[in-house]
Amino acid sequence: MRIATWNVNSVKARLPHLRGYLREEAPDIVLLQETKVVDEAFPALEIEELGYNVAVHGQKTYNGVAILAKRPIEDVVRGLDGDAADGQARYMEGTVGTVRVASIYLPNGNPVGTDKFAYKLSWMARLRDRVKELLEEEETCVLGGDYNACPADIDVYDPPAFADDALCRPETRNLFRSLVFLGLTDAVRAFHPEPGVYSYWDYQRGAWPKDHGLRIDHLLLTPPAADRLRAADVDRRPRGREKASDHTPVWCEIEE
DNA sequence: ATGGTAGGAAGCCTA
Repeated sequence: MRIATWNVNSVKARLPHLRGYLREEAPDIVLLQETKVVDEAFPALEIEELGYNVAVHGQKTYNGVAILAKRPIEDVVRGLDGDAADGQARYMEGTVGTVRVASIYLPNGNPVGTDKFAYKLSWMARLRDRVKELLEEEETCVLGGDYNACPADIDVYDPPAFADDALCRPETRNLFRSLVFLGLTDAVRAFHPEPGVYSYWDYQRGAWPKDHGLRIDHLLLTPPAADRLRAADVDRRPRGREKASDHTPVWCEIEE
């Protein structure tokens, strides 16, 4: 089965592109981020008519995640434990067949030195706590999303320019590494160790035509899922279209 | 050249 993750930067603005992607690529599961819509206003019918089930966790204006799947989505959990006061819609889980998936929109954290950066780091620690539980349960789990973290300099078109950015700071990379070192496999990295495998290009300064990208969208797999991993890659095509999201889909193939 | 663009909201914030 193929599982994709895509930060669509508004599901309403991207609905024609999203529908085209579902029709042409037809992944079994799609994890969405930055849907930017309350649950009641999510365009569920337009997606269901293409043969997908829909589970959503949204809010007004900002954030918002969703899971789309051809098969039923069961045992949906919304939100991340560890901070009862956190009202931002950035995390959800669901089970599709034998695979538990999570759709993750990790805080950006810029500018560094503000409460936004502190929120990012504490959010990453909460995610790590949740991943520990999933590993202890020996779940076949695919954690996909916009991690707002470049794991290494090879994931950045201009490392010196991003040295002090929240996406590349040592604190961010240390927490990302501590997450992966629990025993997760970075699916795209496993198949593409080379530099320049980007998933995001800024709207500004002609970043896309100049290939000034970052790799910040990831699929992290628990060992039972990694055992079944057969392929993974970035699909650059959607980023090149008119009215594109600034992110492009990342996918992996898991043996049934 | 401390800029630039996109989206949603509402006359700015987030990215």
